[in-house]
Amino acid sequence: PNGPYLQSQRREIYDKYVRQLLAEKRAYYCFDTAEDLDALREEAEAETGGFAYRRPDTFPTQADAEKARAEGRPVTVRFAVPQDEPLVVQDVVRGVITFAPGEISDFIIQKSDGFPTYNFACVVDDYLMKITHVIRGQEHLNNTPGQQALWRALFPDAELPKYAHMSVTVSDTGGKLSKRERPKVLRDAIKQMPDVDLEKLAAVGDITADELNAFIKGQSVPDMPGIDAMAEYLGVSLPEINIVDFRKSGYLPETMVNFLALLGWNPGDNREIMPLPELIDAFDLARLTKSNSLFDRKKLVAFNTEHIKMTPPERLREHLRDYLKVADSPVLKADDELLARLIKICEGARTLADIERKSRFLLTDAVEYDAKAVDKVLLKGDGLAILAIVRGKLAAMDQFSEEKIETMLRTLAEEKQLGLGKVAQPLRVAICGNTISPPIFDSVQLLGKEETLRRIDATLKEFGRDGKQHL
RNA sequence: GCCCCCAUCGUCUAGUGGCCCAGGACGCCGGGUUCUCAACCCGGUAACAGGGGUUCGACUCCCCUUGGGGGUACCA
Repeated sequence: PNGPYLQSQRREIYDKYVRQLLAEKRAYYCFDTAEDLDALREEAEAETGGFAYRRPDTFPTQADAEKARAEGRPVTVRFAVPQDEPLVVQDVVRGVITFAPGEISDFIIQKSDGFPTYNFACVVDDYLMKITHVIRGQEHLNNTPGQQALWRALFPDAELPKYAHMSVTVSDTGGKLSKRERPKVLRDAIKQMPDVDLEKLAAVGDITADELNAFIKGQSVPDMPGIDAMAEYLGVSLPEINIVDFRKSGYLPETMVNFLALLGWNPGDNREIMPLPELIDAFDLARLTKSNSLFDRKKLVAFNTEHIKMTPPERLREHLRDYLKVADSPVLKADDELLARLIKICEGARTLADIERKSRFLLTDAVEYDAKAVDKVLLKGDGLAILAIVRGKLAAMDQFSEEKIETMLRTLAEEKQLGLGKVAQPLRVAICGNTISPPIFDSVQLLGKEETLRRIDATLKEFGRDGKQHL
C-alpha cells in the first residue's frame, strides 16, 4: 500500500525531501565534475588520509545552481553530515559501533541527472514504507551512520528501524561469494585448452571473436547466457552461484533455504535439517552469527540428500518435473506414475540430477556405452558369456515382474556359484551402457522384456565375437 | 593508505568465568552391509590464532600483534 515501488515513479517524493533538506541548510548544491573529484581524491591520497569532501563555508544558492546548470556544469546535492559528534550505530548483531566525527563525509543524495542515490532513497523508502527491520550484509555497515544521520534530519520524530548486519558468505577462493567466479573459472579453463576453436567458441557464446579475446585476456566479461553456453560447449562445470545454478544442479528449494539459513545463524540446539515451518518457528534475529562463513558444497549435498529423503513423494515429484524441464531431459516424457516409481527406486539419491542420470536409459532408444564399463564388465572375464545365458533365461520368462527377475538372477548366480554382481553387472551394462542404474530387477522390469532382449542382443552383437560364447 | 567488522576441529557451528583435558553436523579415515551408484550402520581423526593482562579460576572479560572479511562512487 506504500507504492509506487519504481524509483523512477517516486521522483517527486525524493525531490520533496531534497528540497526540504536544502531549505534547512542540511544539504547543499555541488558543481564538481568527475575530473574535479578525481583530483581531490588524488590530493587526499597524497596526504595519506582518507578522502573527505570539503564542505564550502557558504552554501551555493538556488540561483547558483540554475546558473551552473545553464553553463552545462553538473549539479548534485550533498547531505551535510553532522560533524560535531561521533555517529553511533546500534546494530542488532554487532552492538554499538562508533564512527569518529569527520569519518563520514558529506555524500551525494541527488545525482546530476536528478535521481536520488541509493543511500538517500533507501532512507526515504524505509520511512515511507514503514520498514521495521533492515537486515542486510555486512558490506552495508559503513553506509549505516550516514543513512541514520539522514533519517534523523528528515524524520526526527520517527523511531529508527532496527538494523542487523549479517556476516558475509565467502568463497573458498577468497572474497565474497560472487557472480564473477563463474566467468573466472571459464576463462581459466579456456586458457588450459590450447587447441580450442575460438571462432566456434565465440559463435557458441553469441559474441564476436574480439569480445572473446578481450574476455580471455581478462578485459571484459560477456553476459551470463554466453558464459553458460560456452562452458557447456567445452564441458566445463562452473561453480554454482546464482540460485538458478543450484536448480540446474538438482538441489531442492527446501535444501537451499535450510542450508542458507544455517550460514550465519543457528537455532541454538543441535538441529540442522529442518522443514520450512520449523525453520521459521526457530528463527530468531538474536542468534545471528558475527563471523563470515564459507560456502561448503559438500555439506550442501548432504543437506540435499536429507531433504530428498524427507520430502513427501508428491512434492518431490513436482520438484523432479521442474528439474527435468530445466535440464531439458528425455525423462520428461515419463508420466506421473513412472516418475513416482523412479523416485522410489532411486532412494538415497543425493540430487535430482542423480535420479535423472539413473533413469535416462529408460527413456532413450540408443544405449551409449561407457568404454570403461564395457571393458571391465563385458570384455574382461566371462561377462559376455554370462550375458548370453541371462538372455536365454529372460527370454524364457512368461511373467516379467521384479520378483521373478530377482529370483531368476539369484538362482542363476547360485547355480554358477557366482556373486550376484557377476550376473547383474553385464546385464546392467547391456541395458543402460554403464554401471550406474537403479536396482537391476527394477531396471529390467521397467524396460520391459522385449526392449531388454533387444538391448542384450545389440550388446552381444557389438562386443561379442559370435555372440554365443559359453561359460 | 584510511575506516569498520570478525577470529573454537579442514568446513558450518555450540559455548555469555568454574558444567569444557571443549559438544553437534558435514568432510576425511577405518570397518560393516550391498547387484552398480548412492543410501544405511558402527568406530575414529581433528579446534579455543599468538602474546600480555584481569581473576582463586579463563574458550569465555580487557589490551596488543597477527590473520581474514567488508567499505572507501553522481552502483546498489
